[in-house]
Amino acid sequence: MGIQKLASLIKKEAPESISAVPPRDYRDRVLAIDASVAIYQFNAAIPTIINRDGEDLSALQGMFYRTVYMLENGIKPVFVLEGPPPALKHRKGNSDGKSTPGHGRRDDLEKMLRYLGVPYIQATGEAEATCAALVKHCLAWGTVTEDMDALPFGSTRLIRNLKANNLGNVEEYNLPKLLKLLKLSPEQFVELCILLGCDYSGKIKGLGIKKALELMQKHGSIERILKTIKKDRIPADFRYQEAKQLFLQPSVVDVSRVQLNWRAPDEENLVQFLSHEKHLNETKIRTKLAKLRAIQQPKEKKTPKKRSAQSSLSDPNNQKQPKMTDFFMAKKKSQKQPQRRAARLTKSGKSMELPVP
DNA sequence: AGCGTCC
DNA sequence: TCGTCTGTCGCAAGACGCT
DNA sequence: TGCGACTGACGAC
Repeated sequence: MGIQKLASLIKKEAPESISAVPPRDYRDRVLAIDASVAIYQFNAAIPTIINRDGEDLSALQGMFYRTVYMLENGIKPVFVLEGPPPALKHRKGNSDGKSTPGHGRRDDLEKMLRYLGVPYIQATGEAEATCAALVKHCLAWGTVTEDMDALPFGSTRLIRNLKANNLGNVEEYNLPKLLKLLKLSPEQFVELCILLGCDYSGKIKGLGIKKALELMQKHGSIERILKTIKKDRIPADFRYQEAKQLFLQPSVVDVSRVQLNWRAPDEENLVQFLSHEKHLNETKIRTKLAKLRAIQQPKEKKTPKKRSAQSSLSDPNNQKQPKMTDFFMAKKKSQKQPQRRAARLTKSGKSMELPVP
């Protein structure tokens, strides 16, 4: 869901903020993956794969191949798992009670990621918000998602269309560039997104892409725009201030406690889990892993232990880079409690981090 | 590149 | 009158590997 | 299932 109209607005009004990037350009970069959107994508993709135990393997299989594809390209993915949504969120259909889709799958995904040597983070709220926080704090280069919400959450880069099968380029949305082209402040941009229609608030009918942008550029805030609009056009559930807060100060993981580590895949456990337990074809899994190993082997002699970030030099593609100032900052100092927990988890597989309220 | 299969 | 919003319809959607 | 393209409807100027 998210803000559907935002993508078309950008394509029409500020296409220069989108660039086509070959996946290889993300080599050695950390990308934050919104796991829930990806899982949903795989579940929605029709050919449902059912194993002999009646389990739907579409998402697990899809995530496996896509993740390996990223690793083959030298990308360092970190998966962000969705937390509980804000109370204000309008969801359609989904009443409380039963199926939290992907709940049983979540354990499977976590297990696979651990064996793959890929870190993941349990978000405290919307996954997009935590992805954006990682990017803002330079723990990740960009957010990989189809959900445009990552932009109003403040992810400086949003990467769409990153798929294993895709031989073409991905779409990279650059937030600073976008703001400049639209002539909006970050706050105004969030308000624009609310006008376009988000999950947290009702919407004023009759305001679409063109009008919303024009009004925001002219008046500078929703508050002032509302004065120019007849009251009967404003719906009762137009709670733009609350929505704004949810975008500007969302519940996110404490990034200073995040430690990201990547390790070589544990092939035997992967085969045990994916093939013997979940009944995915063993030959295919092994072939894929062997290919990945062949790619990784000659390159990296040692997996870098800490030091998650990126070398941001070079690259004529993105000459425009917001400040890389606060760079290492965050980590290094989290040595207390997370350490113990991280160590424990690392033993069995991968690193991760868990917040405490 | 197109198309059938994945379980 | 023109431009923009909104509703409806149709299709393709994920990835692999063999041909 | 949801999205993009096409169309009709509606409001702004």
